[in-house]
Amino acid sequence: METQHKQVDPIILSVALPTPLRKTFDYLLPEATIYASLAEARELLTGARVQVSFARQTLIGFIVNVSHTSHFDIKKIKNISQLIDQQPLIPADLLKLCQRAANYYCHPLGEALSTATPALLRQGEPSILQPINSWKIVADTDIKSTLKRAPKQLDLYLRLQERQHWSPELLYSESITPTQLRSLIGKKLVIQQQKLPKPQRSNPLLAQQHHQLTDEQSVAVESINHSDYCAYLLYGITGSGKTEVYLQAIEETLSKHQQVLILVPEIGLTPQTIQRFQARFNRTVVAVHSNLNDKERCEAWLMAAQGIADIVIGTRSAIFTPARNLGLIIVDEEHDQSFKQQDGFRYNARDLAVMRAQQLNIPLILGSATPSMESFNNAQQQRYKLLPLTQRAGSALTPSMEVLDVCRQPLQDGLSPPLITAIQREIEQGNQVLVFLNRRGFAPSLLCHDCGWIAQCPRCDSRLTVHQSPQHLHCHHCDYQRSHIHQCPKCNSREVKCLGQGTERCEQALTTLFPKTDIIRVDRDSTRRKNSMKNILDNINKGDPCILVGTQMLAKGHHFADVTLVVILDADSSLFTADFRAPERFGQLLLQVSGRAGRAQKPGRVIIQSHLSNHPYLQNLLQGNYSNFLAMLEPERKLTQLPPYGNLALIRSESKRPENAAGLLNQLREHLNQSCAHNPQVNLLGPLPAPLEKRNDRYRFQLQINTDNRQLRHHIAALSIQFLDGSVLARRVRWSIDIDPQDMN
DNA sequence: AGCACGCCGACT
DNA sequence: GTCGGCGTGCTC
Repeated sequence: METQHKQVDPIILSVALPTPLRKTFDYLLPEATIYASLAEARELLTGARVQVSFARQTLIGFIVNVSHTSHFDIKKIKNISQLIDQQPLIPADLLKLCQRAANYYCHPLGEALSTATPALLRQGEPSILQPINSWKIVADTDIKSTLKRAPKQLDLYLRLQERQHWSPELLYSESITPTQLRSLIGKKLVIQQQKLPKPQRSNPLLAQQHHQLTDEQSVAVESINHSDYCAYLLYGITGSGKTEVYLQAIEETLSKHQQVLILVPEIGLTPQTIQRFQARFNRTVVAVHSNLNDKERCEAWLMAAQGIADIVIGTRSAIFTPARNLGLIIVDEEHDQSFKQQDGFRYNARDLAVMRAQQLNIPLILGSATPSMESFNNAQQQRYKLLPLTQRAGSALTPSMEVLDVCRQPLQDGLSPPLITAIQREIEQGNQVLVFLNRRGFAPSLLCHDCGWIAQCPRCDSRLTVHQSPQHLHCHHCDYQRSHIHQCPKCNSREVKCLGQGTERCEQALTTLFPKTDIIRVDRDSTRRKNSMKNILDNINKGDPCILVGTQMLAKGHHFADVTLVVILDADSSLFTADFRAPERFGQLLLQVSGRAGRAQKPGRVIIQSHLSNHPYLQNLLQGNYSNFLAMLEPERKLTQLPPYGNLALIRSESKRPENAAGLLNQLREHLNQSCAHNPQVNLLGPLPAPLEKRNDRYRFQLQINTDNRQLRHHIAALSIQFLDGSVLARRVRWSIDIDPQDMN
């Protein structure tokens, strides 16, 4: 039936735009007649992109609602300038997740949708998968003579020969760049083809066989219910084989023709990780990592959206990857801080994973050897199902841990004599040693020995870190850099000394002590160049005796089969941080680092250097029972009503003028005092200066909201935003609200 | 946020 | 005389 003779009601689109304004904007759709009904229009338009004029700019936004009415004056509503998609780009379930997330984190929906979408799509690129390249090897029986003048090319050819066809992902996982193939393509030894990505459903055969499961692993695998929502906390000590449990759960999901989404910490997404999943399943694995360019990122997103990718593995932002038929979400190392975005849209991907799994009614696995107190508590409260793995799989032995009391010991660049002896012994036996020191640079401060002057950052309330190669002073908070200072600017003395230890200094000291041994430093500075991390890891995995010196980077996710001794140099510094989560983090880090030792046949040993060898936290951790450690932290959290026993929100402000930053929060505090006066459930703390009051020439303050009730916190957060949005002072102050803050700085 | 408008100070 | 500092208003 034709409907065009009827007077059609105008179609009004609510559009979420990338602006900090916390509302949607209504526009008219001129070609309303092409839709048979409002329901059909809604179906085809919700989640589609539109281009609109907005104030004096042209923006691209997402349609989030379709109706015949508007709260806005209908005469003032503009037409959209262009409808970009003929069908939703953001599928309904993902849109709903973004809406719930925007609401929970009190963030404008338009900006939330922007973080959920690859840059190219945000800019209006058509949502079409471009044909992708693949490479086919041309057989040459006499390749050795064909390429006898080109050993590198021959080498590459022989590597490529192992598989006949190569996809971009496969090349990436083998660290081959398409550019490297150019010469082989020129010689017609490799043919580059273009084809549309196509699902590889045909062959579910596993390339690799299952491992023999331990009893605990079997119990875990069998407990996972694949037909309904449930959050599982897979609590497995390092080496207990969490990955094997993931793999078997994934296999089950794939066999039902459903997709799997795997979130890993920022640092954990290496070619090896990707390869592991590719080797096990003959399926399309798509990785979303920070080295992707805009085009690759867009491609991965679309492949997942169209159901071409069976497995999506990515970091934080991958939680927003669309999927046609998602059947399982896995969050590996769920305690890791990198799942929380620290600026802009401050979401926690782990918590959104729970939300998404709930919404889709699918299982979710949160895995960690050292779960966060939040997740552990959720398991205790039966909100999550606990799947413990307490035994190391295979023959690997649990490392022994000991504290080395360094009080009154003569320290050589932070190393005590017994420690040096211990390192020496391991090296002599042909083993590898890992020295963990969570400070990069040469020394954390520069001090005048004559007058006590200390090199400060001119922009921050912090000290400058001394770096040796190249020699300069560097602020790790604002990136300020300057040349080294050899003469005290206050008293002109030349007795300027480096104070404290960083990884560079430790590396130098060890080089002097063990001149014949390879010392390999692993920190942000030594791995800055592309591929240098991979080179370092390859070098370590050769298994030759060496000493690794490094920061956090070494603690996470890597397997060093030949490391038999792990040394923690500066245990004390992390014990005294203001953040209430510092002890929890310390415990997690300590156990994660120790988990690097003795993973293969060789037994591992962990030595913790400390001036506080009797500290109860340390003593507790020595027993190697993380649950006991968490139990020890519980009472204080309960008493202070901090997470997981309370709900936090943090309102931050910063300005070049301290009185503005503090003033705004003072006004807010007063406002809140009035509107939720004397509510004993609400605890307001502050405004207080932030732990680093001045940073990058801005003065920072914060107001902490703590309640025993989530709804109440949301209510107060909403009140605060309402106040701040209407405040004139707020125009001159940068402010932000952080729901469930992870880092209180 | 972006962008434009409007109003005062020190420069070619 | 103008260039440009930033205060203020607006966005369907």
